[in-house]
Amino acid sequence: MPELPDVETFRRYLNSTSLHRQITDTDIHAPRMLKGVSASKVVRALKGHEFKSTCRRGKYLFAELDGNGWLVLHFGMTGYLAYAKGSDDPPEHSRLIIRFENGYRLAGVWSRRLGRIGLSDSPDAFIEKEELGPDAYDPEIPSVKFKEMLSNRRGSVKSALMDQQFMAGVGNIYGDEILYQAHIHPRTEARDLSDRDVDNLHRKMRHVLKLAIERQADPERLPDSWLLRHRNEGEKCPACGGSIKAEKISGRTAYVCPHCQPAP
DNA sequence: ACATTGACCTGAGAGC
DNA sequence: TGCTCTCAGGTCAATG
Repeated sequence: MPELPDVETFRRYLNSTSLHRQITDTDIHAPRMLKGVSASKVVRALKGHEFKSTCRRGKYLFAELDGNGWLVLHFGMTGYLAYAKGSDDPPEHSRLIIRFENGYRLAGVWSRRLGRIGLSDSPDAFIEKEELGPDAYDPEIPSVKFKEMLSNRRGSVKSALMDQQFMAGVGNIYGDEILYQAHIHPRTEARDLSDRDVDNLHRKMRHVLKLAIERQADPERLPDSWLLRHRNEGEKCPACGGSIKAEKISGRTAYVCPHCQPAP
């Protein structure tokens, strides 16, 4: 599930619950989710320290430890954070539990083990190593840059939007949503987009991400006019009443309104 | 350089 | 009810 708006919501959640509290202990049960570090190294980096700040790039969340680098989290398809009293049973599939001196704990919960827990010297170092593109919600991507990025690309516009090295944060759901709202078919070749399409796509991308963040990425709180409330083959398009179609595009199921998003 | 496929994981839902 | 099959919003590697 977690795409940019979800991860931004987790980041704010971490900020409002877990900053500036001493970490008394940490448990990790996450085989294969640790890449390049051991569980004991992560435990050592956390224990006795506190989170000073957070930041995010795409779908990655970074939490700064006082004088000890950064904790890096990726939520895969099912991950989330849960802060509660230490006496409460942590949710099933809690693979990371960080206990604080106030008796509370922050759990990282992943039902599937698709996700990542790691350490990095700095977000920039991590971003460079992973070659992550600019954050999709970064207002510093001017439309000129956005246009240039797309016009130099082969392949479909949807695979461009979902390519984390091209631009970080957009996944299958929000990719479909942005294209739906921009009235662009996901299979359209990126470099065939007109200037007007690209401007529109850029505007819609910002609009979708902004509102989704405001609504804490909770689908129930997003407008009924959005495609993501209607991701089912044969459902009615909220704009034109036509029938929503499912199509495989770059290996993922894309939902499209063939009337609002004419095929290229 | 791109798309496609399967693998990695587990759970939910459909269909029998 | 219980079984089996398919699919899921993420990424990665291998192949065409």
